[in-house]
Amino acid sequence: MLYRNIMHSPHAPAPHHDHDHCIADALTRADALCAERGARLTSLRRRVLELVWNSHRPRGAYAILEDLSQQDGKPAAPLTVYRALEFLVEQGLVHRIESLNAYVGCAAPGAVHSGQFLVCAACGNAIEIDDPRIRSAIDATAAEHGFRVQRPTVEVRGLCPECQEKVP
Amino acid sequence: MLYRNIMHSPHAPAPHHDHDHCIADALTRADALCAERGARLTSLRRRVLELVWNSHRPRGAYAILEDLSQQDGKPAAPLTVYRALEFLVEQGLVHRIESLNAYVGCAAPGAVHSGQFLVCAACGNAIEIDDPRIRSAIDATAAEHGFRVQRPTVEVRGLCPECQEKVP
DNA sequence: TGCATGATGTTACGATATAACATCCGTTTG
DNA sequence: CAAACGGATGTTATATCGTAACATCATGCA
Repeated sequence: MLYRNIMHSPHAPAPHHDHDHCIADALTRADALCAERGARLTSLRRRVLELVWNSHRPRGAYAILEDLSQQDGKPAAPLTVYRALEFLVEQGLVHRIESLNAYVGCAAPGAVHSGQFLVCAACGNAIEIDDPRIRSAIDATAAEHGFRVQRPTVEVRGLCPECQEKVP
Repeated sequence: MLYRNIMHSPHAPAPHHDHDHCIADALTRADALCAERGARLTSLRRRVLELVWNSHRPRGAYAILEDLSQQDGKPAAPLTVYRALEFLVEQGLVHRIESLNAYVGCAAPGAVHSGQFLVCAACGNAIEIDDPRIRSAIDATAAEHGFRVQRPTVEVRGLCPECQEKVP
């Protein structure tokens, strides 16, 4: 039932899905979006985006930095990566997972969504969701408190279906 | 006597509420809860809790560390504070605000609640809420994804009513 | 061509957090 | 009481995450 939906959702990939295709898709969408917006997806930024998409697990800035350094054969500076990530986050191509100090590729860039994640404590995968019930509940309670919402952050730590089976 | 920020929060509605009373209440509740549980609220842990409650704004571990060092006249080590905070968070006396890497006193320790905050980008106050609609929306969407919830984190960045008036 | 602007490089540093191991101190137990 | 035990705290060092300030490069455009 719903489990199957997960398996076929781009947000929660099957364990052995074609991840090269995932990456290629993400880059293609990013190219299109940036062209449309007149944003400059430079070579460096594109490379960083590709490294973020290296897995569906949020990755730390320094992990990406290492990859970048290894590719180039010489060490890159942290700022190099942080600046690229800042651009990517601004463009909605990448999300920052606050509770992990890490970054993950956005599953649906361009679409309006509010940064909601199911983060598996075991495998580290971050499943991006966009549940209007959560969003509207947040908007409602904020309104009741006279609070003006700018950026809602929802990060649910727990166990994904696969990891529940492994460690019940 | 330490300097204290007197901030407006739903738990202290008046802009110039009696914050000493806030702190005293928090400590009393902490004493009772820990006694009830057989948890050891040692002198150090109690002092750290008091320093967290110094304002209604989330405070960084190193800010607390400085206060502690100043009180003692000699520098304390980071671990001293981190270990105390770890205990306090475990006991539900303090919450960690992930998006700020900071800690704030729990408004209703002992009660079941799920860590939801309205964080003002201007004044820095963190208003703790416990909206069952948010929680049940999270539970529902998690269930639909076959995800087992361990710890939901909801941190809504925005502007509190007072700061909206100041900077509209 | 040369300027304006944004992107990237370089160096240094600040902020946040933990590892590994030693010591203290209250409680239990012989 | 003393010895053993275990949790709390102290000490030192280091890992991890993030930014400031300023220089240089690249790209598009007048």
